[in-house]
Amino acid sequence: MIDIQKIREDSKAVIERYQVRNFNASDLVRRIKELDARRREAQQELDSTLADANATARKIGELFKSGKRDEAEPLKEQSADLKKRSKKLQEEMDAVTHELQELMTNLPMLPHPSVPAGNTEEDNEVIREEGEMPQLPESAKAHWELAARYDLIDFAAGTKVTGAGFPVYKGKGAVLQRALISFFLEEAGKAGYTEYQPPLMVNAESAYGTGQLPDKDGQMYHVASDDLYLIPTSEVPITNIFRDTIMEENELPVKCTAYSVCFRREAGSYGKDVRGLNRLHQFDKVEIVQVAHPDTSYEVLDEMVDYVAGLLEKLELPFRVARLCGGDLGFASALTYDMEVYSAGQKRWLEVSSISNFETYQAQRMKLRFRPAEGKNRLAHTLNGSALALPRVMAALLENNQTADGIRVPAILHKYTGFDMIQ
RNA sequence: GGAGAGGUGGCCGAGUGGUCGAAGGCGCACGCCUGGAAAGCGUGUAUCCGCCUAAAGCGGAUCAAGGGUUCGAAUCCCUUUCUCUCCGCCA
Repeated sequence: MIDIQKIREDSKAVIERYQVRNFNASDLVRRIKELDARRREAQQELDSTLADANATARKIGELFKSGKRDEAEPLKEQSADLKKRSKKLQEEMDAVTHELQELMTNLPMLPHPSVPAGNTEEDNEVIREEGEMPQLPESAKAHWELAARYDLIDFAAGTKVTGAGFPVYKGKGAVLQRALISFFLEEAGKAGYTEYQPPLMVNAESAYGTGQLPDKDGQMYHVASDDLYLIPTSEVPITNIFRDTIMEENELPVKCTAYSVCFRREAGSYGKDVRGLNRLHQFDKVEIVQVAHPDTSYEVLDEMVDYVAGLLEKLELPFRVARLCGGDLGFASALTYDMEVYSAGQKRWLEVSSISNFETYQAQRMKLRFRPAEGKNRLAHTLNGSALALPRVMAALLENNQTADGIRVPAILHKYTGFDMIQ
């Protein structure tokens, strides 16, 4: 949710900025402005009515105490009237507030000035490209073929046991997966992130706090009997740890990392994009989350991008970093960098990380604030990124390192896997 | 799942119808004291909204949440929810 103050101050600028997202906010903003004005009017009226009622009640109390009960009788009537009126005003105000709130949640985060305009992926701005592209023969295989050949992943078994999109990792495939998790967590620890193991299900308040609800309702698995949601990413439970808190300024930034299984319904996905490990309903991910001071949150964002780039370098994977254009930007994000690795068997770029600064979007919803040295409490900024999502990293590792003798395991992982070749 | 107890400020804890946003203590901050520290003394110490862009000031709301009784509710009633204890079940 954006700060309504921005709309009060300069609604034109707000509407203009939204155009980067191709989001026409003019009607919405106009109605918000109206409602906001009405709300404040209503509150003033309500407050003064309540003030009268309070004063009257106090007077009655005094009269009772001094034994002048009969004098209190007319005041009682007056008080009853005031009560009736304030009740009505309260209802009006609640209605307006509720509507205003609802409209506000329909506004996406304001994009950062550096966000390029545009509609689709095509308009994303590649700002960095690193690593050596693997030179493979024409006969190079996609990871699902390699997985079958070396018995690393049993897609059919997963389909039988659960359904499509729930792969079964096996043997060295399972070990490699575990090795990657250990590697990512250990690196995050070295970089100052505190490791967490969060719940894999969250309640509706948490899903609302990070913005999964109400916007992306259909994307999460919902356990109806207990009204809980399977997490689509550990961002949700981790960030919500800080919901409804006021931190001390010197506690910022808070750096958290967590490994978790992630569940996504991916309703509507189909086709070649979903082959193999490319898109799953259940996958593993190590996430990094930071709660940052608003004055330095973009430095934090850069730091996170550099950190993830470092991981990819260590894994010897060629990658590129793209700044998402307005049309591709998530609802809650002010600025997002996507990290993609080149997967040589499929000859395509695979997104393995998405690193975003949500500024106050989540903080506003979850009332995550801090106490500055001077002045009023301020909303913190929240950021997060994958570091990294496992399946596509796995896909790229398998594809890029295939040789006639088997699949080579990058040196950095040897101490976690205990083997250096998959044969 | 069954039985009982209870949710008050950063924490502990008092408060059973009026002047209670709430005693007292702890913690924390600042000041005094000290060679320095501890102790001691003093002062301050919740959040949100509005008047007002801000400070001061004023008004409103908040004692788990929602509703009710009453002129007036932290206090009485109802519902929901959470926590704790005992029993049952169980990784």
